[in-house]
Amino acid sequence: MSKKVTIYDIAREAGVSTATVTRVFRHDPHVSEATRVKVQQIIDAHDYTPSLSAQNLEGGRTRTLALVLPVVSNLYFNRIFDAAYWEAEKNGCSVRLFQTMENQAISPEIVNELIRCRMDGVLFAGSIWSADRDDLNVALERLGKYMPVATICPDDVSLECICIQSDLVNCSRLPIRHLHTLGHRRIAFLGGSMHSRDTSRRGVGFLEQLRLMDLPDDPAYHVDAGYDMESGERAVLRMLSGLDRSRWPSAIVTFNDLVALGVMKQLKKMGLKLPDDMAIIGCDNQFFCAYTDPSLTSVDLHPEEMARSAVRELLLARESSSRSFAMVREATLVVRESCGAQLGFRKL
Amino acid sequence: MSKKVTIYDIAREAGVSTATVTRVFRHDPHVSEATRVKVQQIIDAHDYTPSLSAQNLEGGRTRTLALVLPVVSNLYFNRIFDAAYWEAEKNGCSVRLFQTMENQAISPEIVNELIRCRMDGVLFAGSIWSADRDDLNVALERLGKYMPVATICPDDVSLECICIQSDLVNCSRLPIRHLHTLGHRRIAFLGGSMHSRDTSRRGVGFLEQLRLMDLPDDPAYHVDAGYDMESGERAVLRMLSGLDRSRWPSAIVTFNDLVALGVMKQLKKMGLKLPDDMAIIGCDNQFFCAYTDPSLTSVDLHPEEMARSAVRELLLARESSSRSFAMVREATLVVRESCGAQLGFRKL
DNA sequence: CCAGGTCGTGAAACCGATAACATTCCCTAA
DNA sequence: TTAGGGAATGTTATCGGTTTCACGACCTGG
Repeated sequence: MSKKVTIYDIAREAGVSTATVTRVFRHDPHVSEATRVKVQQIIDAHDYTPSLSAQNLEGGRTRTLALVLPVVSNLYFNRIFDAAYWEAEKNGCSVRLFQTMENQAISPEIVNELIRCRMDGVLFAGSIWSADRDDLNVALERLGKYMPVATICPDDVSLECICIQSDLVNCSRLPIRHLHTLGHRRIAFLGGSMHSRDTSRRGVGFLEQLRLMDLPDDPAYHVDAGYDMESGERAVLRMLSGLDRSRWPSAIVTFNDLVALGVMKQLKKMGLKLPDDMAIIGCDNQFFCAYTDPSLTSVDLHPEEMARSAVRELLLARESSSRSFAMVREATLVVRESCGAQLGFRKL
Repeated sequence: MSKKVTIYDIAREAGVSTATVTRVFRHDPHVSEATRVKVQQIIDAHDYTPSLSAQNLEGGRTRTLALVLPVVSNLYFNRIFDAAYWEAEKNGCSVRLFQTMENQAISPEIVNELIRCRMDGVLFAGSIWSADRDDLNVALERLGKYMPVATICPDDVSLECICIQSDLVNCSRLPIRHLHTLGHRRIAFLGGSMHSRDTSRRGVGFLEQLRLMDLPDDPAYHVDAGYDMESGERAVLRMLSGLDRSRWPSAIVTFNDLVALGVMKQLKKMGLKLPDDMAIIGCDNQFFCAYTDPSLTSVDLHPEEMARSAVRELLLARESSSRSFAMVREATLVVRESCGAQLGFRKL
């Protein structure tokens, strides 16, 4: 690597002070044309660019937001990251990603790291779903002393931060109502892990909806099914093989589209015709939903919009000192073939 | 935000010099136990963490690698990012992502930004596929003056950097050979855009393989099909409707699994049974391949391994001054239902 | 008894920028 | 003629650390 050229080198060679070099860079009008040209030439000749580290140190900010989530390779978080990235970019900021893996609690190590990096703000997505509420609030409060904090989370209980909530009410209500309209009465929920606040809230919301519509809330219709395809396959097999065929549900709602993918594979393996023998509704409206066979009806929580809102609020919070804030982006249902909507009403 | 506490605050309060505080932090043995304890107490009491910006400035390095790619939400790049992230993490480094979108050339702006950030190394994946070779080498050479450069790219022509090559030879050979073994003779390729070096090389490689095996290399069997599902749908429709049914291929190889998804949807819409009426082989071995109907045979280029190798070599290159390096990770074929392997040999 | 070494610690330079403040120069109006 | 003002530029403190080097205290061996 070649010796790095600094602002001092430029200043010396141009016969001016470093202040003037900075002015040229900043397009400060208080520089004579002659000086500007001369300095610019030296800058160009040396391919000089001011060091970001030095600027950060001097400026006391990094123009970088942290995004903490379990894994980016998960499609849902993927979309959050992408949206946050561009929203930050639009505002001259960058996003630094922290992956916590299966560890869904917010560890002291990661808090330390965030502080060390002097981020301009931090957005938590998913990585706090299973954290103990008290631990979580302690961690958020500590972080809050150093930077604005935002979360994309399922909680309706307000945390001490910018809180962008998933619309879990409609996430349960929309598919059930739609299936009900289509004539379904026995509806099952295959979802997540009961260790996660998100999932358990979804499970609770699901049961509430069933009762609200006077539908059977058989506990056998509510199975712990993880988050991925393999889990979906196993869960649906477990559920159905434990039930007399007469008690089988006529429709299944899943925690997400990956689980739905597994469920569909397993059902086909069992010789069922979809959606005639079983209706399916997933969640997240992933890119592949239009390309499954049958195409998959799915709830869209609009993670991109939540991420963009969170980033905007974080950037705003750098200036103002408003600490707390909450909003919900309403979920929507995207109807495709897997729920049997095309088949019209029917009695089961 | 609370006033930031610096090393000076700690030093003053502990009645020592900043040098000693640093020593305590670094677990330098040349500190008396009494001093160590006293300083550590003050550090803990104030929740002090040294500023990364200051450390970076002083140290002259950032312990951060740049990863430049078109979009992370693309599943292929997604996996590259994830693998690079953990490999860097394992070595005490972080990865900063730069997305170039559709702009596959390497712009001077991004080069400037990389230099400004004083990255410890940069890995290009995909974002350079369509760049003009000369422009590319100029940019890489300029960057090379500041940091080690690596690429994950389809080129067999050695670039002036660490060059991790995709195994495009086998990427063409494996599916064709497999299909040939199964009895297929008329094999089509739906792939990418001819503006990309990667795609055009794959197209060329495909034709070469066909000729090598004495199979018809009808130009009608080679269609520009973009990179996503919609493109796949349209491309296969365009290809088949332009051909008399007697000249239809019996198998289709696609640029990637997304295109394959679109192709399968379109073929089903046309009433074909898969894989009986048409065999399909995709590329990338994405997570959903086992869950399509029929499940999708696919080539795996092992992007994760390539990313990990690239990161390792970049980190190594920080120390040594070895500039150029090349390696290939051999591609493999993952056989599932869509190619009809289960159906045994047949004559078409 | 003293040269020489080790240990713990502090002073100060340095990393590469920015920005507040100071200075110089020149022009204009009283 | 000169005070005053503005434009162009320089001086210097500062951001928050790390590191080199020097120094004093204490110990040890000749």
